Amino acid sequence: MSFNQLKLKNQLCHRLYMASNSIVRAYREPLNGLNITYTQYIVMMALWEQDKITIAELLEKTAIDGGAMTQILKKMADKRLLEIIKDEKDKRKRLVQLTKQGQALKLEAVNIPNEIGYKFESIDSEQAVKLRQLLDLVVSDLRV
Amino acid sequence: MSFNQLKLKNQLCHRLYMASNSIVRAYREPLNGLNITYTQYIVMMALWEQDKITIAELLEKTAIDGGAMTQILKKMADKRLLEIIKDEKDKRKRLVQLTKQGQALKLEAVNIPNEIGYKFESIDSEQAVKLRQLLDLVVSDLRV
DNA sequence: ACATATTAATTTGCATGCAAAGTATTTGCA
DNA sequence: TGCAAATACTTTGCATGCAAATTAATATGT
Repeated sequence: MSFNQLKLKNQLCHRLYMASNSIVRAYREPLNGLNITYTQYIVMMALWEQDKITIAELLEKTAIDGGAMTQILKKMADKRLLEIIKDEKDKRKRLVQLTKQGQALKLEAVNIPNEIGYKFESIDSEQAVKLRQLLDLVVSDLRV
Repeated sequence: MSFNQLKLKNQLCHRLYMASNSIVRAYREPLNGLNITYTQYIVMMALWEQDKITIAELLEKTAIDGGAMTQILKKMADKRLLEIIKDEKDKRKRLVQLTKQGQALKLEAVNIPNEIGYKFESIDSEQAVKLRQLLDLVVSDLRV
């Protein structure tokens, strides 16, 4: 009930806001080399893990907004990174499938996690695990 | 160097992305009552803490994008939450000052941190402190 | 003093995130 | 069988985040 909780320096949420923006900004330059944005990179990672999945599955894996996803996939298809295929069994669904070019991009991306990782000078791997766990709690607690 | 690092479930950054989006989404409803967005709420918190500061200082405190800030302040001025005043000493600068209405909004906002806090069922205050510390490391490591 | 560099903001163009409304399809049930 | 409800997406309108270009004003060095 205290006004102290309204101070920015006490706010977990503002930290999260800053940290997330910082990360996206940090990825921008490495990803420029691949000609994709951070959000598109998330889509690629999901597809490198499991290809030819429905848009709904992609939304589930990536947690990207559905409305944005439509636009993003369209752009990525324009760039010939992937193709959007109709599911003949259920015509409501669409399958997303990487092109050869999209698959090949994985080789160019393999060092990006390290490029970013090197920047975390003051976070060792144990702390990274801890942070990941705590963030998972945040996400699951806020999940409706 | 491993492809395993490209898996979404191993990615600290994707966690951060999801957590940050979750938080902003969680604030949306409580803030609807105050008729402000999360970003505008950050501006308000900064000004409740210290009023009549320059836009540059506000940018520093909030870590909001400068380009966005111009637009945001314009909207908030339209809503009569604050006023943008010219600094007579240095005509490049502008000062942001809360209106009575903007100051009064603090009373309506005082419970919002708790409303959000209650949602974190599985994070105790010790873990929250730890998370905050780790996020600060992320931000400082990524600071240019 | 004067030209140049720097600082403070604004503007612009592009990429999302989000909620809400709209469009097909498919499911479920009476 | 037939129709309402649920699904899977798409579209739309608004609010940012970010980089780059622009404008206005002040600080600096010679």
